[in-house]
Amino acid sequence: MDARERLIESTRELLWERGYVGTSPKAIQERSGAGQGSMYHHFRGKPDLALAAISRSAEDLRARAEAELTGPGTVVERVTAYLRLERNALKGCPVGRLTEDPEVIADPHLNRPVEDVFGWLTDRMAGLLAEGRENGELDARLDPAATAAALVAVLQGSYVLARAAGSAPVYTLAIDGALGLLAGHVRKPRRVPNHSW
Amino acid sequence: MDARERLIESTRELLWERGYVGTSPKAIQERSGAGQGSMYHHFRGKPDLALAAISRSAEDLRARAEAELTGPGTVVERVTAYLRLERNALKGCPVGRLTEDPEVIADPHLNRPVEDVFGWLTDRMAGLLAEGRENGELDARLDPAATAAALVAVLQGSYVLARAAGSAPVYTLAIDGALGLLAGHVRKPRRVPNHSW
DNA sequence: GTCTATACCTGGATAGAC
DNA sequence: GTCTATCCAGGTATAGAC
Repeated sequence: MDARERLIESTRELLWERGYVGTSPKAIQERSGAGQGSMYHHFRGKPDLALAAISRSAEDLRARAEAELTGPGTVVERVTAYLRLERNALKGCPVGRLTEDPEVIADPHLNRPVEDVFGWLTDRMAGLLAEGRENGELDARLDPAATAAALVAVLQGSYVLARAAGSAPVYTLAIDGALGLLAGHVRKPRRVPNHSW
Repeated sequence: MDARERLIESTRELLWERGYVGTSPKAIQERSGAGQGSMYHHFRGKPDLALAAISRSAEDLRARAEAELTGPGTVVERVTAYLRLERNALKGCPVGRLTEDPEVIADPHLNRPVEDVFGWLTDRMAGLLAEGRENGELDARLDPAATAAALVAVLQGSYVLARAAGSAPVYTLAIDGALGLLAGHVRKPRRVPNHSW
């Protein structure tokens, strides 16, 4: 891995652990093993490097979500799979975390990937729920957009509760609660056509 | 308001806006109108002052929640009232925000009020949901503890989505989604005895 | 109780040598 | 591409005068 790459990855870790304000160029240099000169050769400064790191983390989130939400299974199965994805509850969400960073939110460039990926995720989930409603899998009274927002919010809020409690199981408990709420709106456990012939 | 009081209130505001790492003693002094000497007379330093501010914000949160969750109305009405409480979606939660602050989470003294208030809130909500289950208002299959955790998580996560989008309505949308999910588990719109004779 | 002076460290960045 | 030297502002705190 070359210096540029190590700088981005180290910045991603530090942004995850300490946020934008809490991350100094010096800390990035130490973690990446790159020197002062190297860092300012590859990037114009802290915001520039942070943008590269944030963009990559957002893209990661998008790709992982897409992998679970596309593919086989009923709508509820896919949503469940995504909500239950293995996550490090106590570390929090590397992207959601950035919304608490005043300097990120205030800078349109830095905030852009954050805004985009959560917008995409909510829409993607809403589309999936709408699909479930149309095929009769889900209660017709369920509003896809609102429900999708609620489910994504649970994901983000569960990190908050787990971190406050210093307890990873709290994360899982909240996710289970959300799935329990969703379960009440499942109409028929729709069979998916089996294409393995 | 005396200097000590102004220092605490200014610190609360700054912690809300910028978090612990992002808040400097100098900024606190400027906002409160108190000088360097005054601040270090009343408090041993930044952590000491922050503890006073955090404790007060946590107590505030507790009191506002208790006010909505106690009182008249069915369980669902009370939960709904609390979820729909007027909140400044774009500013985020003054307490939940602190869970993203590494220095707060790492310091047991600073984290204590945060941990306690979210623990209390989740338990309080769980007790209420259990009450609703017992009196037949809510579906018996709903797990009170998990559902409570999910509802509190939605509250916290909705801030994240709203801040990411720079849009307060996103907050409301997610809350509506959660209430919609809960609605599917309401059995009978239980009449509450009217004591106004 | 509050003020001013002082101290030392870190944050974020530039300049020029290699 | 990377290194070292250097810079200035700000963060956090102490000391002692008033």
